Amino acid sequence: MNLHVRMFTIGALAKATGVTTPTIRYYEEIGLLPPAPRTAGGQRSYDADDLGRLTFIKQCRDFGFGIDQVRVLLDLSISTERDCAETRDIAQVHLDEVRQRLAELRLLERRLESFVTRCNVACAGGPGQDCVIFKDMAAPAKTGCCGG
Amino acid sequence: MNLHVRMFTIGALAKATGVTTPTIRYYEEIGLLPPAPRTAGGQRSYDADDLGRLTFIKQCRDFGFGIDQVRVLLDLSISTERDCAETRDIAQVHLDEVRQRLAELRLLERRLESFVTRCNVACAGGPGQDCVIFKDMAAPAKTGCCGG
DNA sequence: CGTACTCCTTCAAGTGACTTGAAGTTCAAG
DNA sequence: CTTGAACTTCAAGTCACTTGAAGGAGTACG
Repeated sequence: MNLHVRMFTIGALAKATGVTTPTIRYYEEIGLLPPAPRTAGGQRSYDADDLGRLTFIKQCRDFGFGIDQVRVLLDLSISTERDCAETRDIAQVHLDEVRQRLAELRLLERRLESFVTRCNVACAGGPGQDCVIFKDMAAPAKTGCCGG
Repeated sequence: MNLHVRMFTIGALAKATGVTTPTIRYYEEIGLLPPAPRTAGGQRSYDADDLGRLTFIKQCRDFGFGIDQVRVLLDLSISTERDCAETRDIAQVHLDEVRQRLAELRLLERRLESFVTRCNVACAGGPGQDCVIFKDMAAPAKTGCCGG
């Protein structure tokens, strides 16, 4: 066994994971990462375990999980006693949210598309005041403005 | 002409537009709405112009435009001199962003879906540690994990 | 006229998940 | 030994509000 475990600086860890250095410090501050041991000069030093943990965190964040969800997932990922179904449930809830958001964005896309197209056709180059976009904006919300 | 223009309280304006009262005060504070005239008792009072302006702002926000974009759109919506094409360009840029976000979310949806499905098939009910979700999370990001 | 009740007022702080900036220290290379 | 990048802490800024506390205004009823 090698006593010289390979250690890296916060900058190296940042490069390896794609998480910025202030964000790594922030994760330590809020307890997502354990307090890093320090070199003689007071700089943080990290090992392979930290790399694994931060990689996991980064993946979760990229999947859109919130910090508190990441906390739970970290616990679950280590536990031998707790049930995998918990993890699946968290992912399922998140998936439902993503689908909800997708539906909203798809509607939004159609509405914006309709604006741009109609502006080009109906009032291109005219004074701002007369733009068709503003006709729609000034009236109270109608949900069915463009076949959504 | 009626000298008694119909005025409403901040609460009535809130109900009419769907914007909460603290948010209306916030909009005044940041200059999206002009400072409202006050009653003898110091309460804000609003008229039909305010209703129109706030309705416009609400619509823009629902379309996902940021506050600074709403500022520009408000200017354009009043201007007789500036070109409608400016408005269309702002909407087009926003539409591009929405489409970008849609693409990301669609990928995310497929990845989450794959997790949930595989977890159900491969490790349902097992210890958290062994869940297939964590196999994916622990390794550095591979973009092509599920045909995305 | 009193009182109960809702709605209004201001101001400060909290939210999420960081980012940015200032001022100073440590480390590796030349 | 000097240069310069990378590190340190702490505070404040970001976005678009939301929440809470403490107190005043407006209105309906008896």
